[in-house]
Amino acid sequence: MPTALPLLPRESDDAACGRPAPAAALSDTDATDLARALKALADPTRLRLLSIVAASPDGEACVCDLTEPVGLSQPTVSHHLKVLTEAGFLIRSKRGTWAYFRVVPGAVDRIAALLPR
Amino acid sequence: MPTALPLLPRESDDAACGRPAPAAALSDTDATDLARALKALADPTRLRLLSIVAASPDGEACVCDLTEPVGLSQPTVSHHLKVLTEAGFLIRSKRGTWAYFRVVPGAVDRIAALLPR
DNA sequence: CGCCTATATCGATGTTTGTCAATATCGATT
DNA sequence: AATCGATATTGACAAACATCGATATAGGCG
Repeated sequence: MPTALPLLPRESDDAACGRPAPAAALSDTDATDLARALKALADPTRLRLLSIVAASPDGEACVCDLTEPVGLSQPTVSHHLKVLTEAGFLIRSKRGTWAYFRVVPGAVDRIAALLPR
Repeated sequence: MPTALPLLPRESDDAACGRPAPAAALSDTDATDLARALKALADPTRLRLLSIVAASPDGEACVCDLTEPVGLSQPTVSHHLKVLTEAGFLIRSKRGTWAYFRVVPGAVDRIAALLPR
């Protein structure tokens, strides 16, 4: 071990003019929460689903619209949509037999803003 | 398994004045690549490691400095650092017996910029 | 050389995860 | 009520993953 290295969230210099900007280290619970949200995003199918819903003309899409583009079974798509919804990235509204999904505005951005830099 | 998959990126309206901004859906390979990068981030331990390195006074930290803060065994920490390095978020430089890790500038931001909104 | 220290790799293990087929639920329509 | 169509849930299974102990590698130092 080179030096002592206390390793606690530091904020000794508030306006240091160096480039990388010294942010404080994530707390244990913050890291856990962030990881949980990122896990919901860290799947190619879910990213595609999210982007398809985001790119939909009316801002929403139903399961029947999403099954074919991703090329997976209906239960699997339903499962992924549930994961994204429970993580707060989508909202579900059922109209008749169909379930429509919309992107929660700003949800992804809020998570992205928490990433260490 | 990846079937035909039409789903072409749409760009019907380039400057629609609605609010949510209509971005094109992610391609299959883009989604896979993004998911791979996000998987590297989507772990509480790796997020903590990354943030600790980022918050380190000299912008770098060695494994011996990182083992204790995250409370895991040395092989486990070494493994997580390898994952982060192979994903392009950290760079490793060995000096003597020690391996120092630095954050790759802008790497996280580039990934964050690819997220669907 | 021989030892110590720091890090990486290996092998094993328990857990999580993505997927599907089968089935259940629930609304609409006849 | 009987049925159909869209979606959700369940159960099962294989693959991926996080973790550890043991071991290997390799640099520094006596």
